[in-house]
Amino acid sequence: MRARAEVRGPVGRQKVNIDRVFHALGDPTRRAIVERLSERPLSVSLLAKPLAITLAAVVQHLQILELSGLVHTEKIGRVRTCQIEAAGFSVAEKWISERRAIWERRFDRLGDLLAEEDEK
Amino acid sequence: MRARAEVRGPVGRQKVNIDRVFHALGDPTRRAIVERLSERPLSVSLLAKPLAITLAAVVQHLQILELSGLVHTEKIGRVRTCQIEAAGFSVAEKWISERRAIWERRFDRLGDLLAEEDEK
DNA sequence: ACAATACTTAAGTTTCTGCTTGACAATCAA
DNA sequence: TTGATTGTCAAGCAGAAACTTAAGTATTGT
Repeated sequence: MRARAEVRGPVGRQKVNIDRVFHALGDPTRRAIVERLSERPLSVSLLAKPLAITLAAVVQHLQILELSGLVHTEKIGRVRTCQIEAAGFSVAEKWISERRAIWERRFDRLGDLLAEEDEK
Repeated sequence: MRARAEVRGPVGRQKVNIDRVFHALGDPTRRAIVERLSERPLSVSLLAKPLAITLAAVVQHLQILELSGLVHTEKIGRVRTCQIEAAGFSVAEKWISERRAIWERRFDRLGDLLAEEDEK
């Protein structure tokens, strides 16, 4: 019988959440995984190959990445294929650009107040 | 005698580094600090006031934020004033947008291959 | 059917983090 | 000078995080 695609577990796709996204990106191994996946989708074992950790550890990282909405995976037959998902990235980008917007707006309002202070 | 501005320690401004930036942003308390600082510069104790942790803990977070290049601080007299620094943000934004560029380019190359697959 | 492949899961270990406490230093105000 | 304010530093601790090992399941190739 032809194996059918299956999305992980009873949970399905998790709602994206800032805490989870930044926590996920906080680990260098997970960022390395994301970097590879942005080049092309990969199976779990291919992902694991260049990493100096066990397959089990990679699987654990993938669970975190998936819950954070940075990666989507689906298992077909015995191989789980992983790929980048936009949602997590959007959340991170949005948070950063919002902060930037706020302090740049403030900068504009004040002009170069610090310089004036120094010259006094 | 008039107190003079002093940049923290013998280290001075640290070179910005992706690991440090994302690690710093990985903690929710530190993000909260960054959020407040993007509104306005604040002293350490003002920063600590709404947080349910000790001043000492806040100082520790600030050290991490400063080493990561997300925050700049300087002490004048007995009060250390903290403000957002652009460098750390740029590094984070750059990393994210580079990933996005890579997988969006790939998406373009492939067209809607998945859809074709499904229709087969 | 049998072996190999590709994960999955649980449990245990080690290392790292975030936080607290407590003692201390420097600055400012009265 | 004295006391209050503002921050600094070091030690220690509990819980979280990242790994490992070991055993198990499902799928596929021969």
